[in-house]
Amino acid sequence: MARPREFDRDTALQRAIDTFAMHGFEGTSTPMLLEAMNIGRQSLYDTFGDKRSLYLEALKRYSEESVGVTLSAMFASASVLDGIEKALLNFAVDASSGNARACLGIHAVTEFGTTATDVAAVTADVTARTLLAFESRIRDGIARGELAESLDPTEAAQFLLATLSGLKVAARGGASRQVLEGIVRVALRGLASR
Amino acid sequence: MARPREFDRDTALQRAIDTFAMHGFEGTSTPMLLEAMNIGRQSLYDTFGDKRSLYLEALKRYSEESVGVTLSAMFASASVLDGIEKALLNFAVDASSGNARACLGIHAVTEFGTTATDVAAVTADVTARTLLAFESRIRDGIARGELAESLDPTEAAQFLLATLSGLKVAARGGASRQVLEGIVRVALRGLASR
DNA sequence: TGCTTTGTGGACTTATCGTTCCAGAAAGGC
DNA sequence: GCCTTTCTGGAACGATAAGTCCACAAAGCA
Repeated sequence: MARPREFDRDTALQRAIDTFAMHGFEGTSTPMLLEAMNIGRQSLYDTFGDKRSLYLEALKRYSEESVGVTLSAMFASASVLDGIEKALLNFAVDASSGNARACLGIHAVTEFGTTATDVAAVTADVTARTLLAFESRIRDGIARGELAESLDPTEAAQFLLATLSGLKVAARGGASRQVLEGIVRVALRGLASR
Repeated sequence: MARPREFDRDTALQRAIDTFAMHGFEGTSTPMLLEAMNIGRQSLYDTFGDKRSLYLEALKRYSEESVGVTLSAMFASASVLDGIEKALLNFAVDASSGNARACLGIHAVTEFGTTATDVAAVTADVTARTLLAFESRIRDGIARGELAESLDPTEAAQFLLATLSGLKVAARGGASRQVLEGIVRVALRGLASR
C-alpha cells in the first residue's frame, strides 16, 4: 500500500449530499462540489467516478439513512399513533434548526420523475420499503385498537408517505415548525379509532 | 405596424411551461426550449427576454392557471367535502391520462426553496391564495355542519395544501390514479364531522 | 535509503451553455 | 410600389461545463 487519502470519504460524500439536495443534479456544477467537499478535481473522479455516479451514490446513501431515521422514529414509541407522529415530525426538527434543509429524495423525484431508470430504481425502493413499514405498523395499530378498524392499511400507508412528502415540500418552501406540526396534527385525526 | 409574429405567444409559453416542469430551470437548455416552443433563437429573446424571465413568466402563468383550476373545482360542488375531494383529485386526472405530468410549482419550490427571491415571491403568493381559499371553504363547511367543529381551519388548510403537494410528488413518482384516490380518501377522513 | 504505488493540484480539451450580432425576409402605411 | 418597421435564422461570442492528462508529492516496503 501507499499514500493514504487526505480526506474522509464519508464526510466528503455527506457534503455532496447536501449540495445536491440544495441545488439538484443539474444545478450542481463540479466546481461547486469540489468546494463543498473540499477535495481536488482528480480526487473526486478517482474516488467517486463521474458526476452521475457520485449523485447516484449520494442518493442511495441519503435514502438509506433517511428511511432508517424515519422508521426508527416510528418504532421508538410503544404507541402506534405516537410513533407515526414522531416519524412524520422528526425531520421537521432538522429542517427548522438548520435553515430550510432540502430533501435529496424529494428533489430526485421532482427532477427526474420516472424517466431516469437508475434514479427511479432508488426512489422506488425507498418508497416500497417505507410503505411496507408504514403498512405493518398500521396493521399493528388496528389490531391493538389504536387505529380505526375502517382504515385500509395500504391506502393509509400511501397517505402517510404522501403526507411526509407534503411536509418536506412545505418545509423547503419555508414553512415554520408550528405549521408543520399543525399539518401532522390534522393528518393524524383521520387515523385514530373513534 | 409591420410584420406580425409567426407563432402564437400563448402556445409557445405553454410549451415552455411543460418543458420547465419536466426538466426544471437548470435542466432546461435554450435549444430544448427552442425545439419545444418551435420558435427561433432570436424570437425567444425578443419576445420573452432571457431564460430567467421566461421561466418566471412561465411560473407565474402556470401558478395563476393552476390555482384557478384547483379553486374552481373546489367551489364547483355545493358539498364542501365533495368540493375538496374534487380539488385534490382534479389534477390527478391529467396526471394519469398524460404520462406523469410534472407540476412546475412543486418543481420550483424543490429547486429553489426560498433562496431565489423572485421565484419565492410567486410560490409564496400561490401558497397564500390557496390557503386562504381552503380556509374559507373549511370555515363554511364547519358552519354548515359538514366538517368537524374541532377542526382548526388554518391548520386544516395547511394540511390540505401539504396533501396536494404530496399527491403531486407521488404522481410525479409514478403513482397510479387508484393510489392517488386512496390517498385522498384517507386524507378526507379526518375532516368530516362525526 | 531507494523503489514502488497511490493521491494530489493545475493545466488542458472538447462541448455546450446563454446571449448577442447581423443580414435578409415579410408585412403594413403612404 | 416603395419605405419603414418588425420578425426571423444562422453565425459568432465569451464563459463555463464535464472530464482527462501529466508532473509532482507523499507514504509503505524492502
